Amino acid sequence: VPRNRADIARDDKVGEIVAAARDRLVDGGYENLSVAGVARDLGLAQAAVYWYFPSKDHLLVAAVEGMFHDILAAKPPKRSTLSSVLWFTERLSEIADLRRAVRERARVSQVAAEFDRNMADFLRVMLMNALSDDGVFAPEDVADLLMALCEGVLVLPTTRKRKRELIAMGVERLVSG
Amino acid sequence: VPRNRADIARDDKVGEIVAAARDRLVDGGYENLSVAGVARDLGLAQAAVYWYFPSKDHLLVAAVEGMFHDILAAKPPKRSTLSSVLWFTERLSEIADLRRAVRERARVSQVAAEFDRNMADFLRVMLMNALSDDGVFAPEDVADLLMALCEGVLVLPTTRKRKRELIAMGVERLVSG
DNA sequence: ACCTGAACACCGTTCAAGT
DNA sequence: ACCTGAACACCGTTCAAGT
Repeated sequence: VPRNRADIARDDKVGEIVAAARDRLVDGGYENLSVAGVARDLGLAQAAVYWYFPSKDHLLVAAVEGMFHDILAAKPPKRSTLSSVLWFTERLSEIADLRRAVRERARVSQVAAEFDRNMADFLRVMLMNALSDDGVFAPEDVADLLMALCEGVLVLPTTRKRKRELIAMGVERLVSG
Repeated sequence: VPRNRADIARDDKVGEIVAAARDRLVDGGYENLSVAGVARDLGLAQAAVYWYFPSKDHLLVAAVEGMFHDILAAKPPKRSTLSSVLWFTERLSEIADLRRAVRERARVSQVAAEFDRNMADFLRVMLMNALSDDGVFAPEDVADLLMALCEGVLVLPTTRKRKRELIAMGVERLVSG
């Protein structure tokens, strides 16, 4: 929460940098994100970025965090349980590449590791809420199984149509009355 | 298949380079793999590696391919269907990090993308064979669902014990008579 | 407090030149 | 055929120095 003009100006600058980072992630993914590149885009010296972000990983996390919340801001059209899970999987697939990059960095980076866990926890809560909105009592077991189903299907080398089929079959078998 | 002495010598050299790359992957993962580092380990000039591998991605694929086959060479102890799937998931988790790295590179690299698909196809066949050895008739749907279950559970931020529980419940619900 | 310039220690890849 | 040396164009990070 910014208190004075200095803090507000700082947040603006942080916002600019994160926006530039997001632009680079949107076209080109993680391997297109570089501190040097972001600085270039903003007409800054390379070292200037480090005044606001202590490392490239901190910048990565900030950028992905923004995209993550934007993507999941919309509410599911809650009709059937199946449609909720399909919607959820669709959102998941939009950020799958960036989540993979974050997880890759999590092997080495503290911030990335923590953010990776936070994303997973958040997604789990989202899925459970979607289910309870559908009137489905979802114990933790079912929630975890559905979560695994969504994540796992995304990773398979198949068509989107086939993935939807698998989700449908999985939901039918995993969600008991 | 080597034909003459020159080809054999070449394969030996390729083997040395791949072995050095594997060593680096084993401790440190993908971010510890560098063409420069491998060359240093072998006392070669950096450019020498490029006589055998046209790019870092080709070297990565060769190294991971070796580890992949070594890990999956052992046969499952085939008792129950559940134990087969648990065994399969255990193997999967051993190469999960490297598969993630390969998939990350697949976004840009031709060889990495092709190898990533080959791994997935191979794993799918392995799982189906394990199931049929157990006397379980596994139609493609069940195989894909189990595959997704294994991959998805690996990605969840839980303990190994909990993962095994989820696999057990998933197998019970997904494998119908 | 914010930013620059320059350096450091790395990369992947290419290429002329050697044997 | 195989390898070296050197270059090119990049990195992430640090730090003294400026305002």
